[in-house]
Amino acid sequence: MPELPEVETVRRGAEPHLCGRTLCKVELRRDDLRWPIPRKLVMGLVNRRCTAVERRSKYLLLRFDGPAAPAAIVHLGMSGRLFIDSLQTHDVRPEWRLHEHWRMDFGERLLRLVDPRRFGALDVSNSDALSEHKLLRGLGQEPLEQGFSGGFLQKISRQRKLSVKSLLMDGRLLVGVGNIYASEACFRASVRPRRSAGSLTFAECDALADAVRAVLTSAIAHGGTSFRDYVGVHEDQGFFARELQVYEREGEPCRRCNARIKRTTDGARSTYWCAGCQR
DNA sequence: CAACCCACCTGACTGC
DNA sequence: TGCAGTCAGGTGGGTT
Repeated sequence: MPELPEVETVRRGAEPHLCGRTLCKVELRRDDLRWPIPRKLVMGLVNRRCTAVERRSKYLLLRFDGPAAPAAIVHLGMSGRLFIDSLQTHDVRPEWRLHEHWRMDFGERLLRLVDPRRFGALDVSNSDALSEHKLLRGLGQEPLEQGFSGGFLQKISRQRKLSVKSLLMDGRLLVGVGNIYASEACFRASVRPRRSAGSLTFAECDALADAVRAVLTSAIAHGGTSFRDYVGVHEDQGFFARELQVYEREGEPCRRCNARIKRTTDGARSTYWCAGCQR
């Protein structure tokens, strides 16, 4: 799935198409993705104008005007993709794709969700309850906003025995960093991903914060990482895959020290790192 | 609490 | 060609 850079890429792609347009029809082909979809609340968005497309962590928030200013909360899970078709209001709508689960019709734009594995989510919340929504409440620091720094990482890592990679991926502490970018950030900071978080020096925390910011910023600038099934809203590819230093490069030479990249697994998830230049 | 581990689901790929 | 096994970008919930 999309990690922060992919979701942000989708957000930037969707915003100019949806903002200011009125939702004229919603179709749900099933009543649940990872969780039940509140059909009546979703239908309640019809005839309202989209006022903003925002992102919090890996969630997209489609804001609407009108009473209580509701927002659709969209998560893409592991395999979710959003597409936007441009068409005329009177045009016949396209056939449903395989694994297309819902679409929001904005007249001249059609927003479609395709998610084969159905780990994604769709919910609706009023704006004054949004920050306390079950899925959003308790989310950690945004890595590209004020407050993220070496000092922050230092603070959350003290006395912690979990691995540095697990720390970076714990959404209650820090959001947006998933399995790809956690490995990539550790590589950039020259820190072994399996080190205990509590063992990080202040200098390493600083380097790691810089690395997280840099890798996410660069990935956004490249339109995200797409290999396998992720693409942006217009099926345009992201080009960060070729910038990856360790992810899915097991056995290949490190671009910094030429040692072979290693892969280890924690649970069912792979971690990639270089024993030659990460300490 | 903290730190694991698993399930949820489909599809792509590998090796026999 | 077919089939079984493995793995994939997330994350809430259960167990230790």
